[in-house]
Amino acid sequence: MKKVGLKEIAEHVGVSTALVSYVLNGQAIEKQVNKETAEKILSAAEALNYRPNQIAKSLKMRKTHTIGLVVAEINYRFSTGITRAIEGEAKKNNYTVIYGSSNENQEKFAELVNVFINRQVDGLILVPAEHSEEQIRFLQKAEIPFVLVDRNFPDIKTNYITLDNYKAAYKATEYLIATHHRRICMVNYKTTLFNLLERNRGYRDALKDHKIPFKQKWLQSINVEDIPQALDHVLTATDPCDALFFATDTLALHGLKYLNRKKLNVPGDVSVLSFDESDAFELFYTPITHSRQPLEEMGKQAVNTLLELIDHNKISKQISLEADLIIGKSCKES
Amino acid sequence: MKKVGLKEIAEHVGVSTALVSYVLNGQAIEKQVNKETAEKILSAAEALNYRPNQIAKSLKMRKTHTIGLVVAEINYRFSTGITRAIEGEAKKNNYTVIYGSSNENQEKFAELVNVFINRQVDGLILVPAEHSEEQIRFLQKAEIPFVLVDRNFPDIKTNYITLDNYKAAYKATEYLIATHHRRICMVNYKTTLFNLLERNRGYRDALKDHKIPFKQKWLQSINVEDIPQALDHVLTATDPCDALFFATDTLALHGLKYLNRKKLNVPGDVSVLSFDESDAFELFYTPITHSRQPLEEMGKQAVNTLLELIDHNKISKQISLEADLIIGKSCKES
DNA sequence: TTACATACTTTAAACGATTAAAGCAAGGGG
DNA sequence: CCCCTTGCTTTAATCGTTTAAAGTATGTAA
Repeated sequence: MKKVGLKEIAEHVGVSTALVSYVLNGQAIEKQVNKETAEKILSAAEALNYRPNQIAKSLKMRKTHTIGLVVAEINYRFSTGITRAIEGEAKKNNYTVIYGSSNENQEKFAELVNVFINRQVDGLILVPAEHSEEQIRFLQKAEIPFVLVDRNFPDIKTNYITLDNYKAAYKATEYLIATHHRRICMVNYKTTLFNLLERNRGYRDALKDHKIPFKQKWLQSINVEDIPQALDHVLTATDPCDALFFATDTLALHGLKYLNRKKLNVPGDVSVLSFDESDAFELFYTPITHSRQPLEEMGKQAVNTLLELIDHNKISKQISLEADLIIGKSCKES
Repeated sequence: MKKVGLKEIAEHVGVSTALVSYVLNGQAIEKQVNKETAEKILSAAEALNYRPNQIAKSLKMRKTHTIGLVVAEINYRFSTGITRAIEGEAKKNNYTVIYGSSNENQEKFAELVNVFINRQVDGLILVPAEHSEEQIRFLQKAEIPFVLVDRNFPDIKTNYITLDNYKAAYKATEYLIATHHRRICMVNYKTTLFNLLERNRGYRDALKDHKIPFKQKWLQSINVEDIPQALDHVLTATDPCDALFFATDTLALHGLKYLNRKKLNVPGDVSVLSFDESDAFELFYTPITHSRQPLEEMGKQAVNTLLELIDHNKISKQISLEADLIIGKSCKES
């Protein structure tokens, strides 16, 4: 089956490609194309099973109707959730999403961004990897439309959609305090990422505002493989923690696995609160109380902000969304 | 920052775009370009931060270096696994993957395939939705390179990579029999999909070969929301089943949730065996014995088969891979 | 009869790359 | 002095679209 393009249709009907293009783009009336001719063209296109070559169209129009999305790590629940939301919203607006995962690696992040730019995406939605400030600055200088999601760099002024991490963590901590926990441990990554550090700040401020003196060892800033030592440290002390606040679902997952292994009961032996929900929580014996990010909303806002940026240029949006605290049964309510 | 193309470099150096193109494509020697000129071109490209316009290149070369991937449902573990594998292998070969999910809907499947074709993907990797035979036949007639993964239609001769579902189910059932289970229930979707039906066939043949008379009610062909009734039916009978063989991880997940709700212990009250592993199994109190598909291998084979098809045309490959039975602790070994 | 509007349709130049083919200058052989 | 190489560079067509601008034919008014 040979390719059929405008030319083939034009020959078949006996007109020029221009006319075919007009008709097929719905400009038949505007361009005053003879009705019969228009009909002939339409039915020829149908009969020959014409498929416009989007590549040629993109080249001419300098518009690919494609968004590049870079997430931090495809395995995160956050990533699949936000991807889904973004794809849905993009599709509504007739955009395709091509995406890749940086695996939290700054170089891979830069590489993906470059690949997308070469493919002439109309804009980018990015969950930036740690230390990718330089790449972001480059995008600004190059005037490439982009919006950050989930993470932003406080000292670079960009468009972004994030969670109000401070508030979410504050509220979560407050909930633990209200349910009579007094020795609350926060388990977070050892990181420089602003959004994660904001969670620590929310946690600490909540303690402070409720007059609970903070102990340094309650704030565990670790890598995921160090969960066992960290939990041992805070759970077997003379004054063991009565609640574990995990700053991400991945940390919580590993934490819960460790608790299972140690046969520690949740919430009997220790209360657990998580940020976000992992699929894996579904079969844990107790529903995990967690702070839920509005992924749908984030994705929607991200796409819409980006499209505004692409179409009308030069807008500035910094959006903070609020998390919902979903009450499960993983915190003792005594 | 205005766009820099071949033209800008050419002007900057004072040569024609042809020369620039040659040098930038590593044909400097072949085309006997003056060494100094070549160097000037290269450094100009660097200095101006030249990025080739892949769209223009694709149009000219009639090659996009893009693969279209359609999965059945983004939420399946199988889908994320195979996507990951395919992306990895594609990247190794300098291909980009654009993908979409049909959500098991035949029309959405066809639509996605069309979008990809319009975008001039070089080939397709497809997990076909139920009843999409027509679309597959169309692709064959149009001579568009594609390979099916996971699912194939026995009466259409295509290239495909699947699991040997019959054998996997046979072996799994045999394991249950070997561990002294005699009333084994198979829970599968109500479907016409060949690969899923093969699992039933494997199950039944294993029973037959071990002289266990099959009872109709042991084979539950249902929709996922009917799990509760189905399990009630087979577990509360006068002669309740001693093992549940779930044909997919999704079914198993819902089954386990139901067992949790009913406070039925695994494997104390009933043994459980699953096809594939859901992330959610991680926090179940007992590791689930399951048949594991070699996703990495499938993805790799799919990409390589497709690339052969794209490059050398006209090959025919039907590949069946074997599953591994991963022994957990969800089957009583008495 | 001329002029001009109306109703269509075609021409041809883009978009940014690739690449066969042609062009040009210098040097060597006869 | 003419012709042919060799070494290097440019010209121009092409990929499949879009779209201003120009073209043509017919009808109508002055």
